[in-house]
Amino acid sequence: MATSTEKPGPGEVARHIARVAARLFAERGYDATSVREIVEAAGVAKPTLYYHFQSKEGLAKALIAVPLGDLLERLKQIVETESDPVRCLEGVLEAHFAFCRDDPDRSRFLYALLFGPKASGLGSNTECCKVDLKHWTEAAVRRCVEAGIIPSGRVDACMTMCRGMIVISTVDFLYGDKPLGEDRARVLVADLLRGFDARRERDGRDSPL
Amino acid sequence: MATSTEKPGPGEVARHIARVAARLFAERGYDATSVREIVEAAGVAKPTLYYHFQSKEGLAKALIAVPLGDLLERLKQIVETESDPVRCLEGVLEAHFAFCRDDPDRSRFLYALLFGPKASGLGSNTECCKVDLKHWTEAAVRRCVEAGIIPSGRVDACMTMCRGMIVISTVDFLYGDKPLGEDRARVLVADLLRGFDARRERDGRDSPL
DNA sequence: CCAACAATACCGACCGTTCGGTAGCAAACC
DNA sequence: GGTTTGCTACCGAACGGTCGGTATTGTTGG
Repeated sequence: MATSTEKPGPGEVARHIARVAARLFAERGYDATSVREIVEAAGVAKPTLYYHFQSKEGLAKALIAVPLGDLLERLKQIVETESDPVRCLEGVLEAHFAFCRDDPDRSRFLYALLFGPKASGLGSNTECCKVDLKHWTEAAVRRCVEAGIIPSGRVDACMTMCRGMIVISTVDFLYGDKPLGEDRARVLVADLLRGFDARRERDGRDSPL
Repeated sequence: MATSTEKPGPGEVARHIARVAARLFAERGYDATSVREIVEAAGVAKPTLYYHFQSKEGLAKALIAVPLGDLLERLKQIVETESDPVRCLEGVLEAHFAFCRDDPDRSRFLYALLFGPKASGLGSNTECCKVDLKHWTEAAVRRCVEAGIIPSGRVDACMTMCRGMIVISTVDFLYGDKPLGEDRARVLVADLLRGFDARRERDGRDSPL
């Protein structure tokens, strides 16, 4: 393997192939990236890729299935264990942001799938995950409704805002070189709750937050 | 041409090919859609497509360049002629929504490009448009800042919210069968300015809006 | 006469995948 | 202790197919 001078440990070749594939899928897209390009960039032969992943599609699925499952588990844990509703909503946003910081190339690849065509080979795989991701965001918003922080008639509007904050913050981080600091979630939720009307603020009547 | 019983007028074959291509690009993605599939679905011969569009890439660019140019012109017009700052921001959102209502397939294709890989064949074409789209949104937000409606220190946060509202509303319309009524922009801007903190509202001190 | 189409065939390049194989190593057997 | 066997992890070469695109020849309505 051209890029390592030591004998790799068990599974390291597979992980190396996966990392290179994530980067190329993020840069060019799944369909526009050939197996030839992946194996050349990884410094292995084609049969090696097929030995580990069975197919090109199997490789792509391996890249996203496990991490997405982990994210969903994390979101479920936050919604079900955080007792303060506002912190719960902050935690959901932060879990998304941590997912992106953890592996930006994987996140670029995943975002392209989430916003791309549904009939493509990989499109249907992300559909159920998208529903689940939305579900946990809504669960966090409903925690705030139950606590009387957000009016019950404004769940859909609040959902739109929250999902929008997640998407734009991550896209600006992935493609726009904007930072995604660990206080970002807290600041955004505070902004959301308090609104942007400066005329109200001049009355000196801010939110109790 | 298999799909029309009348002889088409001048340019109609080109428009027909373009519509069919937009639908297939929206459904499957640009790279996963072959020229053979496009001409078969359109009921024309391959040389006909090349007669009108020079290349597959030329066809794809034709699908988005003119409409995007029109959208940018429309946004510029709104920001430069609407005198009320809040209506200006509403107008910017509504222009995006009208663009989506006008041709959902083209919008699905465009959104996949905007959120997809930058190094792909079409990725670089949307980069400068994305910058321009963002510019006009920011211009509308700054109109509100100049009018004292939004605090000057919160432009970035407000931008994130506005872009998020645009993206989620259009994605829900394109893929989620949510409505995108003509009052949607007004309602979202009102929601944004007023915030979501119900505890504040119980004090009976809403925004003057 | 020519723009705007068509059918048919074909091109070089590349696609995802499989074939038939080798190298290194550990365990079992004599 | 040496040989044989079996396994894992890789390989070069090639398969059967599709890709985007072009060439040739033809038709037809304005």
